[in-house]
Amino acid sequence: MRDEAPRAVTAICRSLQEQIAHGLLQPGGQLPSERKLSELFDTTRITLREALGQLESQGLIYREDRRGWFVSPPRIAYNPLVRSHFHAMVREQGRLPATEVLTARLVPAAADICARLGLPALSGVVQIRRARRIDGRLVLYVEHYLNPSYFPGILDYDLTRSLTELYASEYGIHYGRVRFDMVPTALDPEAATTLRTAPGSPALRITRLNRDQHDRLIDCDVEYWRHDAIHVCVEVPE
Amino acid sequence: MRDEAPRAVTAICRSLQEQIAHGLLQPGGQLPSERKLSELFDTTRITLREALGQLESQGLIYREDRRGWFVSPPRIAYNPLVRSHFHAMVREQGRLPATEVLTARLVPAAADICARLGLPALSGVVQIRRARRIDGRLVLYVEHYLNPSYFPGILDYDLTRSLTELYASEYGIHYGRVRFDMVPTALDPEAATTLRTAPGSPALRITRLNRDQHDRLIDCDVEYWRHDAIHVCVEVPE
DNA sequence: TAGTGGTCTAGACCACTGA
DNA sequence: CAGTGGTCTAGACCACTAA
Repeated sequence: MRDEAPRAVTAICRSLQEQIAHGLLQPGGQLPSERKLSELFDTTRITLREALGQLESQGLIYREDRRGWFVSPPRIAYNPLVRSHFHAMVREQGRLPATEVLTARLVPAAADICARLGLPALSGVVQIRRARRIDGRLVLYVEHYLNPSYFPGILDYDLTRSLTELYASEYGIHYGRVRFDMVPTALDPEAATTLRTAPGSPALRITRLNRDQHDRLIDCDVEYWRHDAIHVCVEVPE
Repeated sequence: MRDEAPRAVTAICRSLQEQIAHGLLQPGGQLPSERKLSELFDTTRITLREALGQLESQGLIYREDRRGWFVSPPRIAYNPLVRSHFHAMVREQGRLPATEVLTARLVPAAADICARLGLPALSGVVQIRRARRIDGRLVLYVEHYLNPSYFPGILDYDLTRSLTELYASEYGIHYGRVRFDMVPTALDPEAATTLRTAPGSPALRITRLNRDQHDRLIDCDVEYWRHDAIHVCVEVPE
């Protein structure tokens, strides 16, 4: 086995893990530059980056494109069985949520969106693309697709708000059955650019298919979460 | 932006993705050696490995330690709300499950296990370590921790079976409430060795805390899944 | 503008796998 | 035993960030 192999990469990981665990590097804090670290550990940048990559996989640190490496803040608990929305969920856990709208418009529906929402071919759908932050950190890229017949004029509202609340207050529509699908994968190029992170960074893709109180398919969305930003909790009753 | 950057890594990824999508590389099939591929794409092994790493993050390919790179088979659907167990779940999806027991013994409980199972300090717990396969591929490393007072003599049974079934048939114990916690992270060194994969490979860690029909905490377990082996489905009723 | 991370080159040695 | 992946060295240039 390689149990006792004192690999350079392993040693660097352990050293940094220890520093973080003991609070010498604060959550959100920035690590020294790669060149400084590789000098410190007496190795090359390639080797050092291998170690950083492993810590990133573990969710201990994350990178911002061309800005450097930072210590990951604690994860947010995400409970699909609890009817909540981003802002409420984040605030309940003592963190600060923020949303920005990237684009919002009527677009021709892609084939897979038609299929999922049960729309005829060549339909139009309302697409809303948003980015969301926790404590200022970009953690989530979402694309929402709404069946336009249920939401006339929705593009005129303030879409930084919770859609859940907007549906309820302006359209009298409430969520009914919801189907979640969660896949550990990498960030989509679009999502990577938006979240200002490296292409191919690990991510959790959550797709939701939402029905209303009359069991009509009203919208679906695709969420790309930074993989170190959440953990998914499910309480199964019985 | 770097949108139009014709990066070598991106080009390699796209090329391999296309080959896989068109079925020229079959699920489970092995890729050519890294040296052959780097020659083919006229680049260095370092660059090629960067591309392979991204495809691994996406869950398109996986590696077996020192054996090479393979195309990932389709993911298994994992539904925490459905009371099932590994063998049934896998078989229902037309795949072939297998289990091997690594170790099974009474051990002093670690502090976090005591806390989770509500055991007094310095208790003994039954620890069962298992590895599980789908269609021959190692995909899951699990550690089970059982409150020994509910399961006298359990170490004498065939532990390659489903514990769920064993609990029911031999002890009259059925699962009641269950709490799941799912975290995208990297494989534990132990898990990486067992699954014969590189340390720091991406993984989904699922921890379960199980109660019985009388709401007593009976066991908990820690599962490390290869991140490309499953997707988690949750149907929320209402 | 200085320094950073992103990307890439061109090698090397080792332990291990599989024929 | 040949070939493989795992690991590491010692550089380089570029685009971008932050001052």
